[in-house]
Amino acid sequence: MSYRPTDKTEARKKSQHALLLSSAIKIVSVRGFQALTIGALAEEADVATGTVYKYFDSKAILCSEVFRLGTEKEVQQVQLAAFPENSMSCEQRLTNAIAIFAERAIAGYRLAYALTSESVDPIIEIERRIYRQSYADIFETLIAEGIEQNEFRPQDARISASAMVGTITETLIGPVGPSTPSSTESQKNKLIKSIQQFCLHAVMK
Amino acid sequence: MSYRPTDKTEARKKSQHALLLSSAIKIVSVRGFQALTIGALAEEADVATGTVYKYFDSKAILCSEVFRLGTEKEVQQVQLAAFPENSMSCEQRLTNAIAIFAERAIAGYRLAYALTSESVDPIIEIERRIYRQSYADIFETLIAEGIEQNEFRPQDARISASAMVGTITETLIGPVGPSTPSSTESQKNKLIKSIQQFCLHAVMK
DNA sequence: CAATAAAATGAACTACGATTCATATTATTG
DNA sequence: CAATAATATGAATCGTAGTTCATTTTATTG
Repeated sequence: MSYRPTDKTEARKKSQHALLLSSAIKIVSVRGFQALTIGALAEEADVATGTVYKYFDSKAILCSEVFRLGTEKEVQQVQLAAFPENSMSCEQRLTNAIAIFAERAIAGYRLAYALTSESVDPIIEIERRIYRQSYADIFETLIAEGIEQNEFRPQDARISASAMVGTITETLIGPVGPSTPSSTESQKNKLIKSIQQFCLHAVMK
Repeated sequence: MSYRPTDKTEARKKSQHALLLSSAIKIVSVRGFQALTIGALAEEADVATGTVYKYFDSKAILCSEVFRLGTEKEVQQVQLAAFPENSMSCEQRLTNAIAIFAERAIAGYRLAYALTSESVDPIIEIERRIYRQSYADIFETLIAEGIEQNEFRPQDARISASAMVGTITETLIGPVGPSTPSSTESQKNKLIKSIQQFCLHAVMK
């Protein structure tokens, strides 16, 4: 006779799934996707390799979920900054959105690098495109609104939005590489200011 | 008694080396770095796998050379556009440099994707950073000159330069992905115009 | 042409990491 | 507690791709 599926069963299943995911995020945050092997994950989560497959049918699926988990909150924060409750100028909102994007990427540097730039297998590459696109979508909507409002110059909002995503990731990740960001608070602020200036000038009249 | 090293020997060595490199470029141009295995290369060049190792000590070295070969001419062309013989305004030169960069990337789309964005192993990732940096260096010098000349607004030339590299690669590669570019001549021109506009506005007063 | 250096061959070896599965452990039901 | 469902285990398997090397082929010298 089979067990009843509810009760602890479900709870434990979810908790194990969550444990594995957070262990995976931990590995990626410290050593990148490169280090995320089933073996390493099993060790980190203190389970056997086979157990991982009870919760994720394949490594590709695991990676997707890691990607989504690492990504969701980030995008949401930028979304909030771009479209806040109280009204603000598009210029101000764009400035804020860039700041949030950049600050969070700097704070969680290694993870941000893994999510935006680290070489990964093609399956994750697709997820990454979606990820970048969701940032681009936010910017695009905001830029379109700014054009509408006559705050920004007429332009292809779609392209300007992609350009900003490229600008932010390249300026943050590019020069520093997978090593530590190692910069003072004031250096960070200066960097973010420069990025904001660049993007703002690019879209403004 | 050992052979004399000059004569045909050297010539053949070089020609085989070149054959292997061009075969490798061909593979990468069509199917990306992902498809560049020693086996595939040997088949493409019509030699045995072991032969490849007579010309390249390791796959990493092979990849580096492929990368350099695929890259050198590109960077050089942008350099020429940015610093031509006859004098031009910085604005004009920047416009031209962006056009060259973009046009060439679109023309050799799959290769450009492989060189700028395809996931590759960490060894090549380092080469890639150098590659992107060499573009950024060109832009940086040009932007600095523009600031000096009072053509461009005061700004951190280093960051604006990285921003442009990010902008160009993300707008060209990003939305299209590893699939075919499949766009008409006029669409391409519009895309390039938009990128130029974005970058110019970003740096100008 | 004989002797031998150089180059080419490709099967075998190696390394690594994903995945499987027979077995063991743990949990639930009556 | 006995029966058995659910879960966990981890050694073994599989697949892929880089690398090696004993052997063969080709080229050069005298």
